[in-house]
Amino acid sequence: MSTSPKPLLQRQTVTAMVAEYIAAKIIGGDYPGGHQIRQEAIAAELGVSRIPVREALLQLEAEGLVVIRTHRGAVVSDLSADDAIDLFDARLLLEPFLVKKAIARMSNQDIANAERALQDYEAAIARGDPKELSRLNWAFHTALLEPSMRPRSMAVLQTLYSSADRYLRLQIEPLKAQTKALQEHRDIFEAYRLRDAVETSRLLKKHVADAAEEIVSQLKRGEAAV
Amino acid sequence: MSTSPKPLLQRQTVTAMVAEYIAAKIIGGDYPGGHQIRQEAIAAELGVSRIPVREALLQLEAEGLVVIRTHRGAVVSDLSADDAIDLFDARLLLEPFLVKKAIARMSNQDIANAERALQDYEAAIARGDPKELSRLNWAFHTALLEPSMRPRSMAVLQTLYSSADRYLRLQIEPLKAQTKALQEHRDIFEAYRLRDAVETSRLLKKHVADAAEEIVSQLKRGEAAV
DNA sequence: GAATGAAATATTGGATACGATCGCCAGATA
DNA sequence: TATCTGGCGATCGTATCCAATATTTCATTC
Repeated sequence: MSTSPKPLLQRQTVTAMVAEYIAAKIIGGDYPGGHQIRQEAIAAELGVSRIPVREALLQLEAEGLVVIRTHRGAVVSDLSADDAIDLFDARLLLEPFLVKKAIARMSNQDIANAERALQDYEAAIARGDPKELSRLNWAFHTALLEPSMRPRSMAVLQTLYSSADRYLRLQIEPLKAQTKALQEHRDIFEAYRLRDAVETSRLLKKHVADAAEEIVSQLKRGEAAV
Repeated sequence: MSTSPKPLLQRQTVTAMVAEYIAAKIIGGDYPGGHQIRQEAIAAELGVSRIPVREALLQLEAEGLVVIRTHRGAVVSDLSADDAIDLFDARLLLEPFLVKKAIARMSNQDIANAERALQDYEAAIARGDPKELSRLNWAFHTALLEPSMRPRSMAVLQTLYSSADRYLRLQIEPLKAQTKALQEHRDIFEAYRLRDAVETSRLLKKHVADAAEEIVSQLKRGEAAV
């Protein structure tokens, strides 16, 4: 999952491309919470028919980025502090649990994979493309959890992360937060490498909780301002 | 969610009906794990076009009941002991957590709702329709969690439950298990009514864990037999 | 002037038709 | 004989067209 085989000639389905397009718009903030997504408009914009747009929206609904109501179309789901708390609490339960399971069964190869993911993330900070940074950040997290062999839980985490990604953009941008996150990633990996399940889990939990707290307080300020 | 408003004139979309149809087939065991679902076949069977079938399959994929691979169609996801462990572990993390949150903010109305759900479940045992029983069992669980006001976590639990429903049928059928489950439900509700968060959480966890253990051991016997 | 109800418009849901891709197997080739 | 290539059939992915539903507009009534 983290290190996909990367087919040289990558042939995507139109539906997948549309889904990526819309997701990027939402995560990037171009479509704010509450924004109505008109199938026709997207279809015309991208020069495709409405069918792949509809199917893309269905996928995005599963990821929690939009809400679809019958005959009323898709609306970008709102971005509230309560919502963020909801998402992050669930993540805080699952991720530390999974990393313990992962450490219990991981091989040296898995450690190497995580290390590579960490290095990729590190290298990307210098370039500073937020989209890429978010992707590599998550790649590191999944690399840690991958050996747990829990595809269902991982899928759940994936959707939680997709929804939370919009929030993370608030927090991942400031340089100070980036260097803090990097240091935490390094600490987590160090404990991981030593197969210290308890410590890794603890650090990971704190890492996620800190980010969550930062984001929630930022959102609450925003909501109060409105 | 638990006590849906039950619209008098119930107008469903074709996609939703198809999704229900396929889900019932899967949960009921008519489509076993690994079974290929042909869009055309379903469409012909129900007298609809392939479009709603496709969209139904997309939803079922989000619920984890099927896996879709590009140009290769949908396959009913396998039913393994590992998979069940994966699903139930995630549930065991989320559900006790949510019930604590629920108790912290619930009203007397919420307690009444849970009590009604318990009574409905109780009444259904006599009739013994497994599909109805499964539905009401879950309705009771969601009634307990509803006051937590955590829609995202609830949605996750919903998908976990949908996937696990197939397994639960193994365990929910025997009469002995039913009476045990009912007693546990009563105990849970009693602690819930008294707003004893710790005890409710503990009982709920044990309730789910017992069911999980039963199912996993049954699956392992099955796998060993093959 | 506000509320109600009915046509008009916009938007989504679904059906049919066509094009793209995959898996299999016969036949060619080494 | 074993392997590779190319074609065939089956199945999925997408476009175009039609139907059903929701929303808006506007006339009508109290």
